[in-house]
Amino acid sequence: MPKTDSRDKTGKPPEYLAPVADYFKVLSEISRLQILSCLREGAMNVSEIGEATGLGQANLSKHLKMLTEAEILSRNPQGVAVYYEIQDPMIFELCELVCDRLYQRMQQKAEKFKRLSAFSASAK
Amino acid sequence: MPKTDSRDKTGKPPEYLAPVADYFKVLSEISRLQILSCLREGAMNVSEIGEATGLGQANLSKHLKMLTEAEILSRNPQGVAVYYEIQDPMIFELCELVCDRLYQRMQQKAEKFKRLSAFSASAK
DNA sequence: AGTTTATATAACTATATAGTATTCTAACAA
DNA sequence: TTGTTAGAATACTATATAGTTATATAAACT
Repeated sequence: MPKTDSRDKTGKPPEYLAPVADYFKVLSEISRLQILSCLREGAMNVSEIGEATGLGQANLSKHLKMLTEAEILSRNPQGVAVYYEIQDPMIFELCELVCDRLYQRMQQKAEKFKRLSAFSASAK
Repeated sequence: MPKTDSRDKTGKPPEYLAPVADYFKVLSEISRLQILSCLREGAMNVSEIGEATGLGQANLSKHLKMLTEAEILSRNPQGVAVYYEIQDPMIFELCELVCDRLYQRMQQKAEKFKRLSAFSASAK
């Protein structure tokens, strides 16, 4: 079986899932979500992002590089400063979908707890 | 500044991004995407998933646990076998959004290449 | 030229986790 | 009971990466 094109029982080689996994991986760190969150308001340079997020300079620089290589941010040097901005707003769709779902779940659990907990006033 | 509720300049404490990051992290591994992919057709037990994906038993078991704890899969023991199935189809929405976008980008790059490459027949 | 400032890069450490080998548990069968 | 099979849990290794410190580059100003 060739390693470069192995297939599972669906006939789809799992390597083709790698770009998808990599994309999700970029969104799977708090620091990067923080960066994206503060760029919702518009372009910012590195220093500004650093102030807003509290991330260290070198660390921030690495995260910005990752986000840029994933084509989520665009990089725009202006003199000595470098401005970054959201290039693909789809990430916010993704984040909203996940956020909303997590919120739904919490609410469902709260309601279930209210209905079933022995000492609730509403458990008549 | 309290560590349990630090705030960036937006006034939003970054800890609240953790559940979102964790959710994306679950989707950021090829093996887990493989599992989800083959469960699209319906419930399967662990052995079947193992055969379909080629993942080792212990490894597979860990991934299934993660996916279940993330409430993406549901776990249903039937005798000695344990069946897993998709509990939250939202993941497929997420994957489709990402897949479609990655495809779009590839196509755009291909077109750009065609338009700009020096030796293209269509570069008249 | 030299100096300062903004960002990037390199080297390093510490932690997290994917994969594997092994052991454990529980259901069913003989 | 004993044996067998399916799945989970534990222990371990190897790799990846987040964060940090230190250094490099490059633009703007003296």
